Amino acid sequence: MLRCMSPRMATRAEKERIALLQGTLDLLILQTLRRGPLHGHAIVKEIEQRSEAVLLVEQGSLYPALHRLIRRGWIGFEEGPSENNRRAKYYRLTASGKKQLAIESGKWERMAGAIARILRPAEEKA
Amino acid sequence: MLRCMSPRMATRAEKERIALLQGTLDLLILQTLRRGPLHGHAIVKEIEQRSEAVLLVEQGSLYPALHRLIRRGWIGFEEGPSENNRRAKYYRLTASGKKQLAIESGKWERMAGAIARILRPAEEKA
DNA sequence: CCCTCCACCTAGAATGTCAAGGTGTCTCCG
DNA sequence: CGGAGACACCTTGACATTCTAGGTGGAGGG
Repeated sequence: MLRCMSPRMATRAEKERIALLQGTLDLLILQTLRRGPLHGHAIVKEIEQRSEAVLLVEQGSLYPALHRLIRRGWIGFEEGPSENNRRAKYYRLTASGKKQLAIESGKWERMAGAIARILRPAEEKA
Repeated sequence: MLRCMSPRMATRAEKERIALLQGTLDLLILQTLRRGPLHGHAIVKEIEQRSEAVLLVEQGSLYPALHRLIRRGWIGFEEGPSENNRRAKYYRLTASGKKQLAIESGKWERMAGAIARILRPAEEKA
């Protein structure tokens, strides 16, 4: 299958795409599902949109992640037609997924805070 | 070699150690070296201290990372005695390492900002 | 002299992401 | 009606990074 994609698709992804930090995808997905069930394609677009096109999730990352989350019991899904009348799986948070989301986002906060402390030594004076 | 370590060593690392986000270690090392040359052991302690014991770098992660950074020309080292009169390698930033640090920390900022936007939908109302 | 801490290192497993490819269906447009 | 393109699902294999679990040798204290 040809590599060439429609020209306007390339616009934002083009300029040096930033790889996702390994370990953050689960958090992003859980958080995105917090507002209600979504299918895979919609999750990607949500994340892209809300991150202002900084976070671009590949399908090859997304689906393994979704299946991982299912295996761990943090999300479930049910089939149903999409807004465009296509077959789709709507993924939704389970109760334990909500707990996990809290844990993960706590971890993220601590982590990001710690890195921020290291990155900003300038203002260390009281 | 026995697994048992001195009891007080376990205190902070014990309670659910958080894995480093993959890809952040280079940034942390570069930033830590920004203030001057340090040897490996000191880098670990710097990071631990300044992160308030949130970020704990394993030696098995540190040394591969240091060698990686050397290969890429971002740091160099010279041998010399440590404060404790032991053989040590003092790693220091190169010019291109400084540039890389700027790049990496820019990437981090964008990334962390994007994730923060996703994590905080609550205050989306103007 | 033995033990511990320091300071260096490596090999192998585990993990997660990405690049690249593949299926089928729906809709629009010529 | 036929093709193009978006939508929505998926998998495989390569890759990079971190962690676990070891290993060396020397300094200093008891």
